[in-house]
Amino acid sequence: MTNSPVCGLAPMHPGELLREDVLPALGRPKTEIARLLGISRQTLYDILNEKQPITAQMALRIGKMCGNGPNIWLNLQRTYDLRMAEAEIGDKLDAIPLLRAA
Amino acid sequence: MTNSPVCGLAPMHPGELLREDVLPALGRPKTEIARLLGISRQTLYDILNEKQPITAQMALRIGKMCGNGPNIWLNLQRTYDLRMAEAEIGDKLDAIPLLRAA
DNA sequence: GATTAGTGTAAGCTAAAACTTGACATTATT
DNA sequence: AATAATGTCAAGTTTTAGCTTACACTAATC
Repeated sequence: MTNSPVCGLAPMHPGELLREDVLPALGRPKTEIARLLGISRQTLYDILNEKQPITAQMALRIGKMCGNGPNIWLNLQRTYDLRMAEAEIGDKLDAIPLLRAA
Repeated sequence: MTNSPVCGLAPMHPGELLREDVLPALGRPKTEIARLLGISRQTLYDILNEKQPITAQMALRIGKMCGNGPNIWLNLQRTYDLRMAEAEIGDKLDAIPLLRAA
């Protein structure tokens, strides 16, 4: 499975994983986490509140700090993005035809 | 393998695949392709010239048109983004410590 | 051979996104 | 009591994704 969300149903924003599981496990003040990640405290909170996405840069940072690399975070973000994009342009998608090679 | 770039070495921008292989195989005028995708002609050219990324929305559109879904395109884009991000903040990454669970 | 359709690029615009700084009130720690 | 952490708000900056319009050129087509 290329893309395995932790829970099979509604795709989780990566901020949720960070907020609910990862940061608690690390047991350090969020202020310190932000400083160590090299990002602003506000940005960290925005991610935790699911208002900002995990970009490639963020994934590298968090992945480094947690030791599991960027991909888990980017996978979560991807399924989340796809879900959102589909909700936004789903109708326009229907209008796009399937083209066969000439 | 979660992320298999078509060529193992330098990661390819998805625009390259589209320009070199996919569009030629379809054998249709680019103007028509853009119209069918529901995007501006300029945006298509920007993607083909590797100046714009494949977003989730774009991946859905192109994936629909080609019949292989969004993931191939997002995979390519991801490896490309990671490569770029690493080049940009690689040094700052070194400063981020690995935190062990408490 | 004139007109229509496609190619490729450039310029400039808009709207949103991805951050930042700074401030504030509240709650823990020490 | 003083210091540090929490959580949120407001406002600013810079970059990005995508658009429109325009131009010069080449290919099809009537």
